[in-house]
Amino acid sequence: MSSFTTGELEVMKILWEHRELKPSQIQAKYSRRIKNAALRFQLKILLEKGHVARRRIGRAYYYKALTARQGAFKRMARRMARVYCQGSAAGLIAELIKTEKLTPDEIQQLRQLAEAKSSEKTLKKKGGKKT
Amino acid sequence: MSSFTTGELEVMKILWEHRELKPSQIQAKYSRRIKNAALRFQLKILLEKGHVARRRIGRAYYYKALTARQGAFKRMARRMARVYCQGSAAGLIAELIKTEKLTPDEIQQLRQLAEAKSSEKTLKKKGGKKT
DNA sequence: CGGCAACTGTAGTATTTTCTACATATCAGT
DNA sequence: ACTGATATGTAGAAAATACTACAGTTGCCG
Repeated sequence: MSSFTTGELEVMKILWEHRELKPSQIQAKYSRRIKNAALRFQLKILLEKGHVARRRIGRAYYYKALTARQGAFKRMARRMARVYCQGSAAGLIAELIKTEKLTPDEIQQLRQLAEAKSSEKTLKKKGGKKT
Repeated sequence: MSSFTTGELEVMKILWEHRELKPSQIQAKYSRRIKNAALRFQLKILLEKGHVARRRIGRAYYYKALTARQGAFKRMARRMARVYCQGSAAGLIAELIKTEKLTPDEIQQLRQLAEAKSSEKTLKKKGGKKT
C-alpha cells in the first residue's frame, strides 16, 4: 500500500538522484537491462499512484518524483524496525552497528554524529520553551 | 528472489520470535485478521521456497524458520543502503541517527555501542594473528 | 518533401501474490 | 461408535506485478 515494489523503488531511486528524466534516460541508468516499454509501464503505475509527475518537453515526457525520498526512507526504516526490532528505531540502529562491517573512521564519525545529536537535544531542552 | 514479500515477512517475523508454531497460533499473532486458509497458503509458499520447515506433532503441523533472521536482516539493510545511501552501511546508520527520534538515553547507548565496537576492532588488530 | 530516429500509446500475456470456499481427516470425551 | 472441535487438502479466482510486441506520432535534417 504505502511501500514500493522492487521495480517501483528502482525507478524512484533514479528519480531521487536526478531531478527530471525521460524514459530512455531512466532506462540507461536502470540496474539491469530492461525494455523501454516495460520501464514505461512502471512509470505509468507510479503516475497513477501519484508518486511521480511528468511534463512534456518537445516530444518526450520528463518524469520527476513527487513522493519525497525522506518519507519513503522513514517508512522503510519503520517497517524494518517493526519486523526486526519490536518497532524501536534505536534498536534498529544498534543492530546495524553490531552487524555491519564498519571502518574505524566510520565508527568515529558515527560517534561524533551521536554526540552532535545529543547536544542538539540538550540545546532544545534549554531553549525550546520561551523564557 | 532473495527478499520476502510483505505477507511472507510477517510470517517469518512471528516464526523468528517464537520457536515453533502451528498455523492457528501464527494466525492469532498475525498483525491483522487473516483467514486460516490464507495463512496456510503463505506457509505453503514459504515451505516450497525452503524458508520454513514443518513437522507433525499430534494432528497438527508445527512450523519453524529455516532462513535465519540475521541473514534476512542483513539483506534488507543492504537493500536499503543501496537505494538510499549509495550502498554504504555507515551512510545508512548516519541517516537513521539524523532522522529518527531518539531519546537522550538511546543516543547515549548508541555512543557506548560505537565505542565498544571501535575498541573491539582495536583488539582484533592487536590480537587477531595467532601469537 | 521524404525518411529516419526517438517517443508514445495500447493491447495482450505470463507470473506471482493473496484470498475464499468447501471437503476431508483426526483426536478427545462421552 | 457418535459428535464436536481442530486441522489439513485442494480447487479456483481476483488483483497486482512485470513483460512483450507492434502500431502510431512527432520532430528534425538532408
